[in-house]
Amino acid sequence: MHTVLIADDHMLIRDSLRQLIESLEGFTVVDDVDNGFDALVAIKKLQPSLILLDVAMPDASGIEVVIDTQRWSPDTKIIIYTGVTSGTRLKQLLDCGVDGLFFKHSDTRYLRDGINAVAEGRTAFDDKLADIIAGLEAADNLTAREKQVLSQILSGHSTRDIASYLNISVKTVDNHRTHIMRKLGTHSVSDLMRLAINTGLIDLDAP
Amino acid sequence: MHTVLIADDHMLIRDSLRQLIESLEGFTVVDDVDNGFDALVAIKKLQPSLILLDVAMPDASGIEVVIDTQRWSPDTKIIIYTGVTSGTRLKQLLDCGVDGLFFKHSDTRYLRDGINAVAEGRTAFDDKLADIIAGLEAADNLTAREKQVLSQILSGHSTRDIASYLNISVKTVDNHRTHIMRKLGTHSVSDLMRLAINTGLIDLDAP
DNA sequence: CAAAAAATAGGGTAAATACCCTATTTCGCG
DNA sequence: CGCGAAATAGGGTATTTACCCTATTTTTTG
Repeated sequence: MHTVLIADDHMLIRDSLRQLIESLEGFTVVDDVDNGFDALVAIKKLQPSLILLDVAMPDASGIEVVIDTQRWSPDTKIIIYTGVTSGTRLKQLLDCGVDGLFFKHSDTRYLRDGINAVAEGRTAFDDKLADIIAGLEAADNLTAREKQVLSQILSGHSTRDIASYLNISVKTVDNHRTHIMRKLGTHSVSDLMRLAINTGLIDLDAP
Repeated sequence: MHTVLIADDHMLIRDSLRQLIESLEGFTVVDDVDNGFDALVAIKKLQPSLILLDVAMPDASGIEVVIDTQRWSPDTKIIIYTGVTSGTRLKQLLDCGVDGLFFKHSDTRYLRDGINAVAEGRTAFDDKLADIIAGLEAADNLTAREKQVLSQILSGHSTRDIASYLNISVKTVDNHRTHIMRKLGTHSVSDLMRLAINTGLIDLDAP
């Protein structure tokens, strides 16, 4: 039996995904959550065989959840299910090595097939993804940790808050900040914000 | 019997809304569409008693659909169901006189109640809407100069740059910053940025 | 395994920020 | 006219950033 965790901030979607998954042979939904933080807690505790993850969620973005999942529950397969089609953001997820990615726009049949494929150890990606990635210039030399810190900065957290959240020293976060700024050619938080908005790194519809 | 048309570009949402509505007493879904153009065609032809409308759709935006609906099918009640929380857009919709507005983040129970309310001729709005509108109005309380300074801050300029640009003292700009922060209830540039994004003070569609 | 890269953490410093306060001038409006 | 709001400007301070540096421990990788 494959155990599945659903993470999406829209209740309607969570309920629908639950129905969809439990209609499949050999799958059971063990939990569903509406934010990134709860997702991480649930993943560490339940170690599900598969998570269905929205990119745009409060508290911890999809990418943070992916990275932490790979760290704390390395056998868990990850499928992204998203309405976002911003290339940069999606490419980051691919670079992190997610096992599947589907768009909410697409027919749910593709998602259904994808869930089965990923559960069997294969990868499965929406057909539209190739086109999106093809039109992208990969200006993404940030390390995973740096991306995580950047995401926190963009969420409005101070260096101290981030250090506390990640359980590392303020000085370490400060170093990450410096490296991020250098790599992205920015010199202030507002520079970072604008770059993030323009490249779609930031989720504009986050509540 | 209330006839309902569903317009949303996500198939999963369309299906879920259809289920939700048909579980209600006295409602039937007459059609569902995934873009604004098809929505208008269907509305003119079917003259449904109620439409459930996403703001962000291909071909014709939510606001266009609302205006044309009121013109060609004036008895049709309109409920917006959206993931977008950008203030200015939402305010436009309110100003157009939609009958209800709910967020995809919220519990579906509110939507269910809202559909019943609107079908009975009342209006129904998500509780969170009040906060967003409040943010907009708070921004409206800024003086002309403060708005000008805010705009510069959001464009990524430092206090010194702004002072130089406006030919005033750094200290004056600093005072304006303090007043802006106080009026908007924010405490950092990133707070300001996020508020600006959420209320639509920043044009998110700028390429 | 050895080299390279990343993550960790600390010592510094100059600048910028987020507030507190008072005080002057300017200008529209009842 | 005069009141009050707005804009101007400065004093002061605690905190935060941005960035320089070295250095150790992991992790990754050839």
